[in-house]
This record gives sequence, C-alpha cells and structure tokens, in this order.
Amino acid sequence: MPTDATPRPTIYDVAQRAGVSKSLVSLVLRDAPHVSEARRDAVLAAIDELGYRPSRAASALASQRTRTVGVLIDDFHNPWFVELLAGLRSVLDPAGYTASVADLALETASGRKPVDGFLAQHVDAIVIAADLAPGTLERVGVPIVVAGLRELGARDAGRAVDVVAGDDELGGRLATEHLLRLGHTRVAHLAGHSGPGDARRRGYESAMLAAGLEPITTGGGATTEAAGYSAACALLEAHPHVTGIVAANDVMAVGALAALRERGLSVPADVSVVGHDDSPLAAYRYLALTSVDGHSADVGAAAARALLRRLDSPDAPAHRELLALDLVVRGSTAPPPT
Amino acid sequence: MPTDATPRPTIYDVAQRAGVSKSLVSLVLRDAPHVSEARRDAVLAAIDELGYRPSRAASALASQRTRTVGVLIDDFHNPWFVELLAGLRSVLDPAGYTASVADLALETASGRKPVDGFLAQHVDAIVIAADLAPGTLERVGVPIVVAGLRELGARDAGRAVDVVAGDDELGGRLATEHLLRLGHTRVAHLAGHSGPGDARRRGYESAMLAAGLEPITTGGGATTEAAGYSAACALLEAHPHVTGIVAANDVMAVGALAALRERGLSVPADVSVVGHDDSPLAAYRYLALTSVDGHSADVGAAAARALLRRLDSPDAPAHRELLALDLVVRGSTAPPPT
DNA sequence: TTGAAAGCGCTAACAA
DNA sequence: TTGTTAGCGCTTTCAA
Repeated sequence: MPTDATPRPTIYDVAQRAGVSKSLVSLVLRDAPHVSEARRDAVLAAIDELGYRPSRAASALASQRTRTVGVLIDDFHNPWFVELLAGLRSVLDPAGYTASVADLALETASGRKPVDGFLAQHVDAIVIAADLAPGTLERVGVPIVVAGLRELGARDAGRAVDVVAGDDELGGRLATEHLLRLGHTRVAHLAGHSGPGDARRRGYESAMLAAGLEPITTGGGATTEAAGYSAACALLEAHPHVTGIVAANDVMAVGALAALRERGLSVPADVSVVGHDDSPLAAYRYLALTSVDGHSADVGAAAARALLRRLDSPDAPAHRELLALDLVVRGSTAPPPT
Repeated sequence: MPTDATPRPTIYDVAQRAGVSKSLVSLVLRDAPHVSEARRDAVLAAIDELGYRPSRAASALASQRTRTVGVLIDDFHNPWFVELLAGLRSVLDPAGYTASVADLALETASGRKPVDGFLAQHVDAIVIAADLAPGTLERVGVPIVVAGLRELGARDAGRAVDVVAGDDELGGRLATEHLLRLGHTRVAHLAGHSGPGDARRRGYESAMLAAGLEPITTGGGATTEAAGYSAACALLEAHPHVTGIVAANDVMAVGALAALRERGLSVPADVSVVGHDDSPLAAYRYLALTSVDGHSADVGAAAARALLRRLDSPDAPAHRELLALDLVVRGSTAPPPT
C-alpha cells in the first residue's frame, strides 16, 4: 500500500498531457536527437506541470542497468575519502549516475562480503577505495575501477581492472626529501600496511638510500592514530636521536605527536613530522601538519572518467593512471636542532 | 547491452529448478509462513546452486517500495556521523532495508535540493541528520525521522515527524557542571549554530545561571575548527581570565586549543576545555579532549526503530525520544589554576 | 520523426 | 499450501 494518497504521475500521464506517445517522452528524457523542438517543449512542459519524476525501478528493469555505481571506502573514520567522493560525484552526477557509498569496516561488521551489497543493488560498476582480501572481486561481473594504489589492481578479478591513483611512492619521496633538504639526516618512517602505505614506504626508503642514509622503518600494521602512537613509541625507544618522522598518513602522524610530547620533545623544534593525505586534520591550526596532498578530488574525477570509458568499451585494455601530488608545508617541519 | 555474457538467473529459473511456481519462490524469499519445509528447502537449494540474487528493480517496481532509506548527513568532514550510521544499519540491515547515505554539503554543492536525490531514488523513508533550510521537507511524501535535535522536528513537513536525539541540553549542562565542580567560575561557551548546538548553549547557560554565574557566549555561527578558533580568539580578547571553555563540538574545541596555545595558555593547567560528540578526534592522545558522548550509535538504532514503526503505522502520532548521554573525562580538564 | 507493442523480473491478488 | 495471472513504469525494437 503506497504511503501517499495521490499516485505519482507516470510516463503515460506525461505523454497524454503532452499529446504524444510514451516512447517520445522516453526519448526526450534521455535527450535523444531527432526530436522536434515543438514536441520536446511540450513534453518538458508536461513533465514540469505534473512534477513527474521517472521511476528508477522501472527504468532499471527495462534497460537492465541501474545507473548506480558502488563506491567502497576503507573507513569513514579517516576523513581522506571526502574529497575523493566529491571528485567522483563531480563527474558521475552530470553523466546521470548515482554513487552508492559503503564503508568497508561497516560492511565487514555486518557479516557479508564487502561487495555483496553492491551486487544485490545490481550496480553498473564499482569503485574500490579500500584494501580488499584476495578473492573478494572474483566473479563480480561488473567493471571495477580501483582508486588508490591497491595491490589487487593488477591481479585478482581475472580481467581488466583500471587503476587511478596518486603517485604515493613519489609522495613518500617528496616528504622525505623535504626533511633531508631541511638538513635532517636521522629520518624515520612510521609505516602503515595498505596499498598507498606500502608505496609511501618504498618512496621513503628510496629517498633515504639515494641520499646515502639508512632507512629506519617501524610500524607496518594498522594505519590508525593508535598504531601511529605505538610505532612512534617503539621508534623513539630504539632510535632516540631521530629528528624527522615521515608518517604513512595524517592520523598516524597525530599519534606520533602524542608520543613525542610524552617524551618532552617538541615539534618542530626537536623533531619534524610529515603526514600524508592532507586531510582536514592536517589543516587544523593546533596540528598544522606538513602533509603530502594526494589531490583526492582529482583522483576521484579521473576514476569516474575511467569508469565511464569502460562502461562504454568493456573490452578496452586495462588503464593505469598515476597522478602527481605535492607537499603542503605547515608548521610541523623545520630544520633539525643544531 | 549487458556487460555480462551469462544472464543472471531469475526467479523463474529458480522455480523451474526447484520444481515449484514463481510465487512460491517469492514467498520463500520473504519467508512467509505456511510454506512446507520440503518446498522451502528445495527453493533455498535452487537459489544457492544458481547463485540467484533477486532483482531489486523488479521487486521495487512490482511492490512499489524500494526498501531503501535515505540518510542525510550534515558534513562528512565531521566524523561524528560514523557511529550514527553504524547504529542505523544495525537495525535496518536485519529488517531488509538498505541505507543510502548522502552528505548535505555535497548535495547542496551539486545544485539540487538536498532530498531530491532521495526522491529520485524513491526511498521509502528518510533520516535527517542535518540542519535544513525551512521548506526543504515540504511535500516530501515519505516518512521522515529526524536524528538529533533539529529545529524542524516539530514544524515543517506539515505532518508527523519523529525525532530521536541525544539530550543535548543536558549535555551542555553536564559539560558545564563538570567544570564548575572542578572549581571553575569563569567558564565560557563557544557556540555553534545548529540544532544540537543551540541546545548545548541553552544547557550551558542554564547551568551557569543555576550556579549564580554569568554566562559568556561567543561564536554562534559555523561549527567548524576555523569557527572555533575565531570564537576563542574573540573570547580571550574580551575575557582574558576565563579558565574554562565549553565548546559546541569537538572540532570547535580543537580550534580553541590553537587559540589558547597562541596566547601561551596551556591546557588544562591554565584553561580547561570540554568538547561535544566524543568523536574520534577527542580520543586522539594528542588532543585527549574531555567530551560529551552523545551515544550516536544508540541514537541511530532508535531512529531506525522509529522508522520501521512508522512504516508500519503511518498515522501514529509523532514520537519524540530523548536519549541520555554522559561525559567522558580525559586530559583537557582539571581544576583551575590557584 | 513518431507510435505500437513486447517485454524486463518480480509481487500480490485470486483460485484451486 | 500452492499455482495462475495481471500488472508495476519504463526501454527498445520495429513499423509507419
């Protein structure tokens, strides 16, 4: 039983009112060519007067496509995803697609496989912005675009998967070179295990080696504030004389700030800290983290374009796009103490 | 043209395989009573073997309900919503409903009215967890539940609207009384203009008046870190001797921390700070904010239950539920300097 | 450039 | 307890 007393107008009502056939209305809706101005205007007017909204259900059923794309985010707690989403939508919306957003952590908590919800919705495509267990994408049957440097990009899924990401290895290098250029020599890395995290670690290590310095890496598990704190504690225990820390992301950097403060070390006077993601956190005046900006909005937009392209030509070869990124210098970095 | 070569199995295939009729399969799917064990098992087996997934589009079209509820969040940047969503889903999922989440800020940016996306999706109901412009909910036509103390709860929409919220006025009182009990007398409020923000301000003011103290309120606009910073600057300019600050939320509290540090004031030795929301931010060791925990997960679950109830009985009188909340004491509060 | 008509996969009476 | 049968509102050939 419908909640509403007045039934919604259908395409049929619009057709009647405009004095045309259902099919013509359908054509106008998807602004097909070869429709006369007069008819088009009549239809548009009727739509307006009736307050007509097409039924997605009916359209999905008839066309066998939902015009919905699933977007899987790793964890809503870490605010890096907000810009990615904005970028995705800036391209998807005008193309008539709706983004259906899910959080891997929540999805996993509810017991089913992370993409099951999307498949039940019959999304037309999926954007993956999270690290997945191997095999999760087998037999998914819809195009997949990976946003961010996730390992599964190449393998898994047994078919062409497009990858659009910031060049996180470059990011790790930029962060490290910034500290080296300031004069630091004892620079350590708080690693986080994730697609981007691993790339950032590689970037850090290559920059250190290129400078003839020995990399010091701790952590390598979770990418949370708590993990950043523990890794920094372990680091300061083992290497009390570090003057620079490159963290795998901003929340880990915030964890490191706490560890440093506990030991009476001040930032940036005693130790400089660099984060990654340039998340809203980094910009908070109280934290003022120097951070690598991954331009998530651009990544999102590019990922959406890749998606639309693949929807057009399902058999095109896999496409891999690495976007440049840059460092935002704030108050958490300075030359080492003399 | 479908992306996949093999067409998905339909309810008809399942029926054939199980040796029953379509309707019986439909009944089993919605686990209706009065279906024999044998047939049910046969159907379930067939579903399993075929890897059948019901088509939401077809079901929505036939039943005129999408089993989807729209959830409108104020701003993904402020992580308070994560627990609310978890609470909502803990009730909605088992009931067979899918949450479709949108961000008011993003939605507004894309130029259309914030709920238009939901209406286009034909959601069965909407959860509002944001402050809306007047008139936004007129003629929406589906049940609405407001999560949080949003002004529009009572009026607007011209019909019964349920409200489930934390008792934010109590929250404001709890935060203030905590400081008073520690011995503070010059306690100020950084106000934010939002439903919960206004209630928190009232709570602060009533606690001050009850203690025979004069309320000092600044801010009252945005609820961001930047707004918290400016309001705190203005406050410290006008009232340099405050020893306690109650912020309308955690991000504003973080803004205040920066303003205090700039003036050489330390927290909590010189000034104590209390936030609201007990968001992930508050728990970061580096911030360690004492904060009012609004139990968002409980609010979410209760809101979802209210929704299901209203879907059952659309004409029930409006329901308003205020949940208790409590204070989480961390390192940002202490007795005032002597 | 437009219209007629046949489904898309499911639900929900109604019959049996 | 189970099967039959109309649609739900739209897309999409195919003809006109």
